[in-house]
Amino acid sequence: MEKEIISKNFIELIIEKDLEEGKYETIMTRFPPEPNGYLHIGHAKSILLNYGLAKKYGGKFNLRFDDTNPTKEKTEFVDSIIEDVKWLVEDYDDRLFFASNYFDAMYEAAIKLIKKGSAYVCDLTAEEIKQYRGTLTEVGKNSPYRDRTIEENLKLFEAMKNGEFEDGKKVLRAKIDMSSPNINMRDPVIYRIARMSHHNTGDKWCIYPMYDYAHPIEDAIENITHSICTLEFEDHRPLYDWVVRELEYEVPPKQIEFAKMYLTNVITGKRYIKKLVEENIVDGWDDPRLVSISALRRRGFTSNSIKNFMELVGVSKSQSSVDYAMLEYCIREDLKLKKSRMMAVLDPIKLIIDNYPEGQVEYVEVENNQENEELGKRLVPFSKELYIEREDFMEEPPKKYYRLFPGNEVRLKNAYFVKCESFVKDENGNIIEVHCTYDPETKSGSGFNARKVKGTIHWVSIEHAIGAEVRLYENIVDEEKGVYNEDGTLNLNPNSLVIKKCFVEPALNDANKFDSYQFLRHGYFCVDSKDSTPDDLVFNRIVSLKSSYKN
RNA sequence: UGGGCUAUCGCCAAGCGGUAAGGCACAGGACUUUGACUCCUGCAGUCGCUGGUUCAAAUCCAGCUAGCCCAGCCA
Repeated sequence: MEKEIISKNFIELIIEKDLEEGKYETIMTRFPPEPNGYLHIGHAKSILLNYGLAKKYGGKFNLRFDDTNPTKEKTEFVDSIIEDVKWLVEDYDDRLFFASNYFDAMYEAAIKLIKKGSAYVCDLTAEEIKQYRGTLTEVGKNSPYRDRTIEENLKLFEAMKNGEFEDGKKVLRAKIDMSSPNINMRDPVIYRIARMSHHNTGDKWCIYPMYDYAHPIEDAIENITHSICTLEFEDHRPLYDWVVRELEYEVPPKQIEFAKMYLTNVITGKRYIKKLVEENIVDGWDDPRLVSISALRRRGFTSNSIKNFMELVGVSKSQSSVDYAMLEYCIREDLKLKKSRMMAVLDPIKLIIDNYPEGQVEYVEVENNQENEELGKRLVPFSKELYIEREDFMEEPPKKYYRLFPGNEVRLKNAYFVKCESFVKDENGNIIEVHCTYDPETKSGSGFNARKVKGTIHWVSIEHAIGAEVRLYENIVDEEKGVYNEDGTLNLNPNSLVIKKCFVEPALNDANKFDSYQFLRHGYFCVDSKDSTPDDLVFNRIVSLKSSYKN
């Protein structure tokens, strides 16, 4: 797919200006997740943005776990995050870091702040700190502990580290300005006492640094030049800059904010996804109806399609909600020329070719993808009794219907013209068999052009077909009624997953796991990487084709 | 007058004082061994609103309006 990105985004402009002015030598970016859940499509934007920037400007990209709050963090999540980042960034070169490895440096930095008189130990309770902080419209007031001596602060902070105080009894605060209109600057807490076991450092520490203090230090230690985060941190930038300045880093990292990406009609809220998982409405965090990275991967999205999607979406500072159709476009576009086009009948009825010899089998040669010869050819068995799609036959066709109906002739894809002669109904009036005759002269590739047909349909030989299961995914929420009900609950779509038995070409019996195909007129399908076994093929629909047939 | 940010087509998004790129979606047409794909064509007299500066404003200035974010010892 040719993507012509004619314009640069605002972050690229900033970086180029910084480079021109000689502010930085090598560009360093990072993706700093807290390991407290699974990554979703929104994180993918941040990963790909940061990685893409580093790559574009010859710099480096770090994956750094921002693991400063052990209560929410688990190694299960760090493992899944690493897996997802590696999948998304194919040449990710293992630059893996943990904020928790910098706890010593952060502690030393705190001592430096105390010595400069820029931080103090405060004995106020959490509730009191909140009251002293003031409100959005009223300034705060100074803590009575604000003017402790440096010596006292040093002694107290060390005692905090040594576990001499109970959890929550004391905090270390930055001494900034209690009357700042920016609440983040009203002497923010930078260290807290909390006895919790850390997945990396175990019980070594009983004091843990807060995000606003830790993050700029992490960036500075890793020589991050551009620390890219989302819009809600704009108000924190003055504090970020304060920390960097007070600690006197010679090459200060710079925080840049961009707008989070939202996708229409999908659930990205952890609270909601958790509920769906817990109530077994979906089958885990990687259920293909979700937009977690692992779900998209299992569903059959390629990392390349997600990359292209992010380039298409762009980067800006205005809150936006991207149409899901754009993601679908990207995966269609990515697979179109790369994957074989196979025949699968999802809703079968029998088609019997009355004048075709009983017991005869012909192997017809088929191009795997007519638009890409490199994909080669395969042989598909053809015989007297076939399955065709129920919707490809109509007893009484509407206008402009040019598939099969009594008296009409169509092409069986890659095989012969067949003419419908009759059909059989069961006692309930349902059509169970269609009978036709074929014209041997019309075989595909024979060059026959004495007459033309308007319609071509796909088929599969009953004797040779493989039974498989297909899962057709729709949105998990009801788009028509809106995602959320008035009471805040999700408006679930009862038909978000439809499971069907279908028949596929025998070639698909050899389907490799993770592989995907275009099923003619049904869209793109992926062999389910989780549920499929060689004896039991399960296909997930990635995206359906557009259909402009209207009746 | 708490502070910060945002506002260009249904959805993204360029534009950075010289007369509204592009993509998705949508609509029409051509082509077709699937109605897909491909290819054409159409789709903002106007840039949240109101004033001002200018020969010239989406772009500069002023005032307004709307939306989002902030009062964790979360990130």
